[in-house]
Amino acid sequence: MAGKRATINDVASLAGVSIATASKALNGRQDVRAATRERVLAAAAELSFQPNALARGLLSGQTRTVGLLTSDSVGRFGIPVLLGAEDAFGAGEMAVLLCDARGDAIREQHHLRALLSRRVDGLIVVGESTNPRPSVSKDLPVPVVYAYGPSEDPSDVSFVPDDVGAAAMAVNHLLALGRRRIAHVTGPAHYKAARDREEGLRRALAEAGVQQAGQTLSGVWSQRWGRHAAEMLLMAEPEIDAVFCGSDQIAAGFVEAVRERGRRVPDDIAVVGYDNWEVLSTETRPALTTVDMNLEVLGRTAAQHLFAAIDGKATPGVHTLPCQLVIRDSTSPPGVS
Amino acid sequence: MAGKRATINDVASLAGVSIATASKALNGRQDVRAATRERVLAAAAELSFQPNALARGLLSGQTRTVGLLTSDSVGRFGIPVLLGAEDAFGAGEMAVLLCDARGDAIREQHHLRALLSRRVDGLIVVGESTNPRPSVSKDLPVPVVYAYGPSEDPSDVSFVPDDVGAAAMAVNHLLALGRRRIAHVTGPAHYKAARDREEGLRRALAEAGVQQAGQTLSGVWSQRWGRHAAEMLLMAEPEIDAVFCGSDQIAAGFVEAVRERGRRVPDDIAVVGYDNWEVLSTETRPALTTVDMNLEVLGRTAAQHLFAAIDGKATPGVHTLPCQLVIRDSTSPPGVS
DNA sequence: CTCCTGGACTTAAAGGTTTTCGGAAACGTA
DNA sequence: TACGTTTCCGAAAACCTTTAAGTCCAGGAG
Repeated sequence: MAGKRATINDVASLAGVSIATASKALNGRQDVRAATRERVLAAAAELSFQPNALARGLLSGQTRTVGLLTSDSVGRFGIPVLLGAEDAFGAGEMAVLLCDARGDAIREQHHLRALLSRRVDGLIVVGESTNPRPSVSKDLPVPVVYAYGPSEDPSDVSFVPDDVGAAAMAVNHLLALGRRRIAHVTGPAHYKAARDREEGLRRALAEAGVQQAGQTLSGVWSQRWGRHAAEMLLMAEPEIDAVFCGSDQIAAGFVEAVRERGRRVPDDIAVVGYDNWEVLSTETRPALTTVDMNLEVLGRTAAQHLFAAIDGKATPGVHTLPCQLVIRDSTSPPGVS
Repeated sequence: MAGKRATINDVASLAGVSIATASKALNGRQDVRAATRERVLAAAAELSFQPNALARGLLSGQTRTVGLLTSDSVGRFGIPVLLGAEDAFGAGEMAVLLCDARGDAIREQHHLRALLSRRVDGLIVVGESTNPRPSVSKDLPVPVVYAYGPSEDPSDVSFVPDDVGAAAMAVNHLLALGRRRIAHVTGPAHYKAARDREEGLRRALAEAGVQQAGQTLSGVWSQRWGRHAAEMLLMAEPEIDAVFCGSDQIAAGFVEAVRERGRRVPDDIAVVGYDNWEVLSTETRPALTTVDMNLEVLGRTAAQHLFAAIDGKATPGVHTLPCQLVIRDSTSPPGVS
């Protein structure tokens, strides 16, 4: 820990100029002779001067800092969004103030005040699920962008993955492989994600004129449930040739149970997961075809739109971003692999 | 987005007092009559006044903000540490500026400058592995605490999990169950974590006068390697009755392969994992006994010690924090479960 | 010679808050 | 009345930087 930090005053004294000249020299402005600029720069380097962002922010009204308010950082989904956002900011000169409300509205309000008091230029709110969440933006002096979990208020700016479209894409992939007895195993119905993905399935099947094999099985987002569902399904609908699972956890459990029963994936039953959670999707046997929600892209996009909003060009509404089908061995056509 | 923000000046005018009095009233200082304080507080509430932290910080030299510098947020380990730290700070009035260097020294230097320029009160550096990393603290004007990945410089303050002790604890648990043919499957030897855990195993075995079953098998941190190692081990050392795995990923693969070969866990072979990564450890069959490194506690502890360092009471050295053995069914004694 | 132009630099204000110190009023005592 | 004490409040400085406005001087044009 070194001593007191150098101010522009020290730099100016050392260079033998006024602080105004020092400031201009350091900021690359005109009106300063080359030789003088040299002297100032040398002085700054010698003192390892770093401009005080507080003073600068106080004057300019811009802190080049944004707040990242998350409801549940532990969740699988907040992190990639956060990273994408941090990535977009890091490219410039922005910094990110991170706050985790732990799903508590009081704590969220508290953090909000703290962020506002620190004069952040903008705010990203990232949800723990795609369920719409109460707006936080009423009468806020800074722009807000919602990522993953959209705001209930449609005049806010929200970015969400296109779960419906992605599910349809996944099911179309199964249909293209010639599968016609397609079942669906997913998580709790109070998750909008579960409902949206089922909706996508329904649309794709309807468009192809194919009946869903059995009822949608709603459980929880776990391997255990995936295994259990597989056992039920193999009993109740033994003729199924494909399953679309609402998450990779479910899919991982599903393929495990199928394998154990002596049925083959993908030859007998093709399986598609969701999330592309690599610790699961690439480590099952066979590796899972799955939907990647491109969450880092989503986070980055949200950050970029926050920039735009800070510059006054907001884009209200709920924007859905495309997902991507990652094809692996759990849906290989017969003969391949 | 509302209009201009209220300053203490506006509050003072509205309350009919000077800004000095307003400041005193708002900060709960003496020297202000109860009635006057009421007026000021009412005015502040009406204008929804929030003190400008920049101005305050400029004056006091304290920003009540710390920097969190991580090398690899995506990693399994940085996140809980980060959460623990955020937790410790959130309890007070601290805020966290998050920076991810993506393992790039240049970028780290860049972020460091940005944080210093923003006048953070302190810094937490969290590593992506327990391998010691270059110190960042030379001649920094603020205190630094390292979490998970310690600094190479022993005069810095570092907090790391007690891998050696935890491994010994895990192996002692196996020994207490009567197991005597204990094998070890772990990750790449260039990870200090792998070497430390093996060291713990060795100590526990030596103390009990028991020989390790076969050589330590070093591979990668994946289920695939765990399965592969299990197959090798069941061939080469068919009489083993326990395995200590260097990670839950390896252990998950291991129990899967063992189960598939028709051997029973824990009756024939007891298995202990490492990390308590719940998506794996609680979802295998049987659920894994595993080491929990208490990373959130570690993060919280690091944050608390950073506070102490900010207050001038630093505690140099590498501090190892105890881990915890979470006992589940993969090591149940015969007859139980 | 005077006036103007432009370059190079300095002065001073502004931004919002806290804090120190001094001032004023009210009251009691001599 | 003169003086001291207490209580409450206000003026102003300080934190550090940027920038608008001003100063000074040299040199060129009229």
